[in-house]
Amino acid sequence: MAAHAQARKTSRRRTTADDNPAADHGRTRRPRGLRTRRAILRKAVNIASVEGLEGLTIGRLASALRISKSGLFAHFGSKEDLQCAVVDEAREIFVERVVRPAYQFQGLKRLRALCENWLAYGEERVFPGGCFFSAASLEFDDRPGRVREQIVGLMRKWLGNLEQAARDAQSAGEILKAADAHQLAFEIQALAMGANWSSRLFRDPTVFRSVRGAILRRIEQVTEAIPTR
Amino acid sequence: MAAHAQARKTSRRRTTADDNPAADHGRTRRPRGLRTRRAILRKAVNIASVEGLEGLTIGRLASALRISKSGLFAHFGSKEDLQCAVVDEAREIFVERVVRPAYQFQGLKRLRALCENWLAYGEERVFPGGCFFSAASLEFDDRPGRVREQIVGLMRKWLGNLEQAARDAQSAGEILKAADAHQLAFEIQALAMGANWSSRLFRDPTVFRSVRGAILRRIEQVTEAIPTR
DNA sequence: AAGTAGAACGAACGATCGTGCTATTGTGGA
DNA sequence: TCCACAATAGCACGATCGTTCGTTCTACTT
Repeated sequence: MAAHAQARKTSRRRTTADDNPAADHGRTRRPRGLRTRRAILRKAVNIASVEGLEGLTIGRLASALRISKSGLFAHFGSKEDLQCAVVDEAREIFVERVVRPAYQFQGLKRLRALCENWLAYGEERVFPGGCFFSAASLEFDDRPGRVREQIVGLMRKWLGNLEQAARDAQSAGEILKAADAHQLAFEIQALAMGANWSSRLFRDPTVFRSVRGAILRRIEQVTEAIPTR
Repeated sequence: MAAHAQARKTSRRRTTADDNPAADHGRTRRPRGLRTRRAILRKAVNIASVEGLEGLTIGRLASALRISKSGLFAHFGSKEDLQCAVVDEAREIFVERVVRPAYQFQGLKRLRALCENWLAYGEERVFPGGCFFSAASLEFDDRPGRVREQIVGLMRKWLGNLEQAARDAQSAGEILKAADAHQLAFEIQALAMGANWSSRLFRDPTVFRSVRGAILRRIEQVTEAIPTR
């Protein structure tokens, strides 16, 4: 019961390039073990997308990488730190795959690209266990802590991206002014998560086709009667 | 590695009233420990809706009920059996709360009642951790086994209920014949799960209001232009 | 009142969990 | 070339996991 507090005692490591500025004068001079860290996180993300963030175990992860448990553990101060790092690694992959490519477009085109990229991201199994964040959201929605807060932040930001793209499209006159951008963003997200859910649970990848149609129709509702083609 | 086969060896119990017919001549003459079993499952469903079906632990469950671990364990042959029983208990609650009350109506009214009851079920926190099946679906979509199959079956049946109600409404002329009942059912389910997701992750119960509107609008799309009011 | 079957218990098992120490290895800068 | 230190390994810890076993308690039948 007691004796559970104070755990972040020996969080050594991570004193490499941040508090010692001007040490990294080259370009990709990453201090050796950062490569290992990335390799760990790469594998960890894949495992976690299948087994869940809590089901991801340090022992299993270490043996999957043929690395000692303690050697792996030293890269992170605690399991919670590891989970946070895993979430952030997943975020990076997601941004690179879904968000960034859409930002070469503006307004309605950007909104459509965000949707299209998300569907491709789901369909192509970027994470072997399906959408990492859908799973993590539902796993951690009742678990207070830093991991939960991080996921909440990411999801807010993602929904904000969708909503802002819709608003920009409104400003550009591509979407009806009367439309509710917040609501539109939510419904798109719900349909996308539904696609992920159905494809994973029923092992039916064809659902992405019909959800693509559903999302496009939903967008059409707020663009129709606007002559801007 | 080896020595993992044969586990269902001592599955004693469950030889109470089934293979010995005519033993239960009274009415509620439930053989003593069935009451305990129900009490266990009741608590287990609540814990599992928060911690997940895998996070539900026999030890924690036992101590939450002030019961010995082994005494509890004897009611089920294995953890997998327990999980299956928990899923079925949740199904019973769900059916009683959402499905059954809607079946006093027909066609479009039934469809609307299914949606309305689901939203109330989510909003009123029938399970303290939110929709049990949303969480269980995403937790087990990558875990082969009996639990997964059971969840898949339940979800198919639920979607089938929605779809059939829509079809009946079509036969009754309440919904456009051209509408895709299967697609409609899916989109309703996606929106509902989205409501659950958002309400749990963002701790925002007001989302049920807007999702209610979204579902009603979606249904209106396939009913409008039909004079049957 | 004795007999009996089922329900619950206590203790223990091997495994694995997250975490902490200490020692060994490897490597980049002098 | 050697040194300092980062990176990794080894080992052990207390706790808890699912599971098993033998015993005790309870309640019903005869």
